[in-house]
Amino acid sequence: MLETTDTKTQLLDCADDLIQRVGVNAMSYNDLSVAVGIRKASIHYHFPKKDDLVQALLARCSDAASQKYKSVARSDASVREKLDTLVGLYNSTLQNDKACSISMLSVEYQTQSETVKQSLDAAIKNTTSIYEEIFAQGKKEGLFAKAFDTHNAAFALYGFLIGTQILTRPLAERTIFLKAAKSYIDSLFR
Amino acid sequence: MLETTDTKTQLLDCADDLIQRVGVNAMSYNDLSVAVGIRKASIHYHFPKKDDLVQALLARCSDAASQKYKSVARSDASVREKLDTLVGLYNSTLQNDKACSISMLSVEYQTQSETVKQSLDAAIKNTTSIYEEIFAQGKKEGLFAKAFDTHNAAFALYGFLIGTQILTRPLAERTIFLKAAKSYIDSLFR
DNA sequence: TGTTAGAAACCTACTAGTTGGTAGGTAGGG
DNA sequence: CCCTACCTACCAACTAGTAGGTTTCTAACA
Repeated sequence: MLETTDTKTQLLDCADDLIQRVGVNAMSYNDLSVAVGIRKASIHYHFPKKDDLVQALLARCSDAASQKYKSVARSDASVREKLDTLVGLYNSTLQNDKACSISMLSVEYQTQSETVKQSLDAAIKNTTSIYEEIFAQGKKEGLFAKAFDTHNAAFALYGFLIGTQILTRPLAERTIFLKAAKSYIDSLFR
Repeated sequence: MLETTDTKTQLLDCADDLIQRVGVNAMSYNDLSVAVGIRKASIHYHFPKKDDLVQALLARCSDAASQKYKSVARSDASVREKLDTLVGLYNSTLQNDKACSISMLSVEYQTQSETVKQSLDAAIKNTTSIYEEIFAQGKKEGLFAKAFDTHNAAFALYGFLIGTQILTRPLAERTIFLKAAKSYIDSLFR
């Protein structure tokens, strides 16, 4: 029982990595089998259908993201620091040639099963509501220049982060992400 | 010589539509053949390789977008009106269950040919520079709350637009796009 | 004007490779 | 002994792409 990591987790790890790089539709069970070092058919033992894999992956990454974002939003840091930390998280995945799994799946939304679609909807709403906590704090502390609705502001930030991430990936000059983020966040404060 | 639309254009139209809905990798020559009403093999007459199709499509939509955005940026409207018009453009494609072709292609960037990659890079830079014109005008007129770099601000806006578009598509409640956009744009002005 | 050469735009019929998925067998540990 | 976790060996469906035949429009020409 001294296994490094159990196969199911390895599969999810590799699938997640592949999806963040090329998307769900470009990731095949064959790619996965090579990455994990297991025969293609054996993956079906753990995840009978590809949809099962995607569902499990989405559930896992949704939970992980939720936890990560909550720990940022509910820390004792300042609003500015919290937003900067969030930007840092997106920047590090970007610098690894990846993009947020949820945004990758959102793009390929129409090709997914009904279950995955619903989970995606929930995941987006969940993340938005966590980001909203940060804006609620900032609003309470009177830090912002405009009296915006916190929900709209949170969704706007979320969209901004995944959007600039997606647009930056094709560019050679990747420092633009952090610069744009600074520009965006600066404009929020009074 | 009273053809409605020539086949090559029809192919590009349908391919564009499909890509905006499901992405490049989920769009097949078979899907296209059904949509256009031509046999699958005949598509190869117009576009020998799928990559040829994507290249032609990207070139066309890049030009079209460039022209459209320029006409917005160089009109005699106010900065606020220009930004709102831009938001309106993205909103209308969103309400048709679509997303900007360039952002769809950017997500599937890693699976594309070197030529397409370069064109994408160019297209993103081009759009950014057009948006920058609007910010330059606003800066000159002293409309903004913060003294940001116009290039960073333009890229931020671009990322915001495609990002919120992607995030809104999976949601049933699609009015959030316009609300988030208003929230963002409001925060830019003094 | 009628004939014909040719090319443009399609077609049928095929290929090789890849996809997700299945059937059924096997090694090894509790 | 049986269950977990793999394996080999398949399959049908689909992928992009090719070969080669047919129609049809056009342009040249006697």
